[in-house]
Order: sequence, then C-alpha cells, then structure tokens
Amino acid sequence: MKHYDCVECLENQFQDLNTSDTIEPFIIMMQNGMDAMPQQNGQLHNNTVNAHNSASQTPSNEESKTNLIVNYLPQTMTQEEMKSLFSSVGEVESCKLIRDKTTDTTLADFTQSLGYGFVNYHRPEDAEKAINTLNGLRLQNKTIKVSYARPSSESIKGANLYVSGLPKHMSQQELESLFSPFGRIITSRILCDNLASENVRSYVTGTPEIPCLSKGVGFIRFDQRIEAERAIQELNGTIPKGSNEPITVKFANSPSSSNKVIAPLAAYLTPQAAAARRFGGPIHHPGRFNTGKTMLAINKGLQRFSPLTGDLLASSILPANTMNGSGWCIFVYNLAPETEESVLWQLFGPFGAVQSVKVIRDLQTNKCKGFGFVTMTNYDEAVVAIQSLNGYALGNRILQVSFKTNKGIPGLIS
DNA sequence: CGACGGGACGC
DNA sequence: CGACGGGACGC
Repeated sequence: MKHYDCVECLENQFQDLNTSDTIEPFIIMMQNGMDAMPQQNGQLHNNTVNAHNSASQTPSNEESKTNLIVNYLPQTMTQEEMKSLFSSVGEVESCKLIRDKTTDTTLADFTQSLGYGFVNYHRPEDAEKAINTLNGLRLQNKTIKVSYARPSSESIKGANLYVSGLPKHMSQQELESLFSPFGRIITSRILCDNLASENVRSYVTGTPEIPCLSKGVGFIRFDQRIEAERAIQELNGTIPKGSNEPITVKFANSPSSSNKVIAPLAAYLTPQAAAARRFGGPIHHPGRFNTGKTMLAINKGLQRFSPLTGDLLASSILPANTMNGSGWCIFVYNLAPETEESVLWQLFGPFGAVQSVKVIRDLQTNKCKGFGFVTMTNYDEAVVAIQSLNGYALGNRILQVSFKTNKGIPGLIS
C-alpha cells in the first residue's frame, strides 16, 4: 500500500474559540488505506440533501423532542464513550449503543457494535443542541449523524432500497427527486469509485474540484416501509428522464445477511499493531469551512516519528504513574477558555480508544483554566496521540500534550 | 514564561 | 454486473 506522508498534518477547522460558542465539525480523515482517502469533495453524502433532512427536522408534537438516534459511530466506540461525548452537551437521561447480540464470541465486550445508538436527554434544548453541535462530527474515519429518533415502530423497518442502473451523471438531488414522490426520504446515497491517484494529488494540494465517478448504484431509505414498497412498484424497470437504461429498484440486503468482513479480533489483542495500522495524520479538508475568521493551520512535521521503525517501542519510558488501572491519562495544556469536552473528543478520537475527557474549569467563571485531561485505553495509541498533538495549533494556541504527571499530589500514585 | 482534576467505596 | 461508511429504531 502506498504512503501519504505529505498529508500528515492537522488542520484546525475551528471558529475562533474565544468569540464563538459554535464549533464547526473538526474535519479529520484517517489515513487508513485507500478506502479512507477522501471520497468526495467535502460533502456529507449520506444525508439527504433536500429540505426533509431528518437531522434538521423537528419532531412533531407526538414525537419525542429529547430522544436522538446516532448513526455511523466508529466501531471502537463504547456505550460509555458515547455517553461521555453526549454528556458534554447536557444531562443525558439514557444512552444505548446497539450491539449485535448474535455475534459469535465468548468475549462479551467484543460483540460487534452495530454502529448506531440512542441518546435520550432530560431537556429538549439539550437534544437540539446535540444535533447542532455533534451532527457531522468526525470520529476516527466516521462522520457521525445525530438526528431525532422516530418513534420505534414496525412500520419503519426494512425501508431501505437498493437502486442500480442509474445514469452516471445523476446527482444525489436528482435521485431524491425521483424517489421523493413516494414518501419521506431518510437518507440517500450514490456509490462512487475510488478517486484516481491524480485526483488524490490534487486533493492534497487543495484543488477544490474532485470528480467522483458514480457507480450507477445507490440507496434510498424511506421513513415507512410502505413508501419503499410503492417506490419499487412505481420505479422498478422504469427509465429515468435523460437515460436510456431502466433502473432496478429493490429492497436492500440487510447488513446481517451480507458477507461481512469483521474487523479481526487481533486488532483488539495487539494494540501495537492496531495503533500502527490506524495511525495517520488527519489531513486537510477543502474549503467548506474556511470562509470564517482567521484560522491558523500548521503542518506539523512528524518526521521524527514513524510507526514502522520502532519509535513506538523506543519511547517506552513508561509513565507508570499515569496508568490508573484502566487507561492512560494525558495532560493537555494551553486550551482556550471556551474549550468544551467535544474539542478533546475530536482531537483524540482519531488516535484510538478514548475513555474520558475532562476540561478543567474555574468554579466561579466556568471558563477552562487552560488545561484538561484525556484518558486513553491503549498505551500505544496514547503515545501516537501525544506525539501527533503535542505542538499542534488549536485556534491561535500551540497545545502541549504529554502523559499526566502527579504535580501537586506528591507521593500519591493516582 | 506559564502548567497536571475530581470524585469518593455507593443507590 | 453492482451492496454502502458495514450498520436507521432499542438485537
């Protein structure tokens, strides 16, 4: 596989933290093989593009205004991590990560996450805030989706359609226009071929226009199964305007029935390998958010670190006093006063399993005192995170990141 | 230059 | 031909 050394940079996408409460999603893409290379030009392409986008739609009177569904969660995220992330917005009443209970394993902790879950807040305004601040958040190689959960019902199950034979020029909007007469579209997607290498290069150099070759295949998820059934009846075998080929519309395979490649258990059991494999500097995301205020981006050289040459092992002066029994505590210094927990999640999430984050605040002003803590499960991932984020420019501040010491608590091993 | 929390053996 | 970022209703 090819290496992309030139993209080992972190690009901060934050608004000025001192003057803005809102933080645009921190765009991180993991260097995780070709399939993790940018696939489209910065568009969230799994959401609907029309006005019925469920992430922004407010629930009707009978529906819950506190209950959210969270989709596209990273495989490694646990329910506790999920709860911690969403608690940074407001008081969480309940949190449930859906796991595949049918997975054959003797290790209960390793049952497959189904990649989605539910968060119910006490207050509707917190739920709304969670949608505004966490929808679109990038965690590892995923962009999570946060939207109101529909009332659980049999009628909404199995409403996902597989569509093939689409004309290559058909856009996501056009696809939705074709299907929208039959019901409320929850998500739509057109599959694209991987970018050609020359496009990867132009991406890295910041060229905004990246062609994405449609595979002529897509998915439409309706709100109700009846809507999907009717769309099949009305559209299957028909020829879209401007095309000369009939499309096929049928129910999509359910995920469990497809041949799935399960992440090797070895990834959990050999964190060294997992850390090396998963590591990649988050890379630049093109223009979308760059129209705001002054931003400072630093291409931080990482030449001194190579996950393949044993540097990980070389840095094995163990900070034993930071190992609290279930994780490695990392000290993050030089945070802005307005920093929130979600910032730390965004910064450290790409490097591996994050157990908890904490922004230390002044009790009177509730402003960040300039530092915080992040606890990561695996030593190797913590080392990579520290080496990558130490010296990184967040807003107009250069972060200092290291294992936590026990300053102020002499003699105490915590 | 500066700089390392907070909860609390439980309902 | 083709199945997604594997993964949208509590598994």
